[in-house]
Amino acid sequence: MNPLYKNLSTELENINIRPSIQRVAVLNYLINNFFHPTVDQIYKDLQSVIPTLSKTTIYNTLDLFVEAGLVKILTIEDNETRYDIITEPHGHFKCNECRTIFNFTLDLDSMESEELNGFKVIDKDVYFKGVCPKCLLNINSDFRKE
Amino acid sequence: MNPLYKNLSTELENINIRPSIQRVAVLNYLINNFFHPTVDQIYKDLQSVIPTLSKTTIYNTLDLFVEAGLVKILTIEDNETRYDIITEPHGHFKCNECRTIFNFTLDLDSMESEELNGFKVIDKDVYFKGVCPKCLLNINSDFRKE
DNA sequence: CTTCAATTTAACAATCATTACAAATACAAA
DNA sequence: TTTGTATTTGTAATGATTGTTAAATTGAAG
Repeated sequence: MNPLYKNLSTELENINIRPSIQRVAVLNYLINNFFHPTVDQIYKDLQSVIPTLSKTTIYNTLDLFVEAGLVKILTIEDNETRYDIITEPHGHFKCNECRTIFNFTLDLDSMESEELNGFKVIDKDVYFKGVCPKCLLNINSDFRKE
Repeated sequence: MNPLYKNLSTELENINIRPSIQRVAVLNYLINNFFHPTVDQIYKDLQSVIPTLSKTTIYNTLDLFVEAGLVKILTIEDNETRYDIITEPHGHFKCNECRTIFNFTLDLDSMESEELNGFKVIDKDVYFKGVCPKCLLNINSDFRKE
């Protein structure tokens, strides 16, 4: 077995998730693809690795990972659920043009409000939207052409 | 015509939206219901006012309002789109128990990151999740019963 | 290596929110 | 009133997600 996969296997075993081929593949995919993929992207890309793969399995696996606190659901856009391997807290920026989601570091701990005294805050999400540098260039050059 | 509705009509006319009965009703609903309703909630509540109302109209109207910058889509949860009348910038807290969404004031302008130099930031959203004071009480009393 | 029970996967059907579309209606200008 | 345009409605289509169930796989025990 690929030594990288071996590590992922033990990582899953440590949190009491049986390391099936599918689960290890999804975990490996998430670790190596920082672009916050949708279920469909994961499904399509992993089909070349596991031809019999079912979409339901992706959903089941991701649910399991979310439950275990390994993965976080991003709801930055209303029509597509995206998944994020949990590392340090960070903010997300989504480009309205190319739809890429970028991470950026942000001190979430310092974000507080007196109005939330008495509330138990479990989770904090910061979503920015706009246009990334690459697409800004394209938009400007399109404009020049007109 | 109700003088309140009259005001809403002119407000819509000012931004070049023809003030149909349905549109004014939706706007009125959003202004008087701060709980960030789903399409379904708006639809069900307004049926008593406009019996022939269609859900498509709610969608069309909200799309129009979003386009006009009157309303903002909240994507705090992945399976339900919620709508927010735009006032001053604020954060949102969603209670995982009762699913209510609370506003809280937050200085979004000061939230910046050097990593986003070169990015054009158009929109900022801050979503907190957890348990609201009321539900915290219920959870504690449930615990005592066991 | 076999057997058995439990877990996991895969395929398909069902659901639900949203969108697309066409016909009916309302509205404004002439 | 008539005509043309915008709006609403009802229904059908779409697409992501969930539910169900049987088959496949796994792991443990003998």
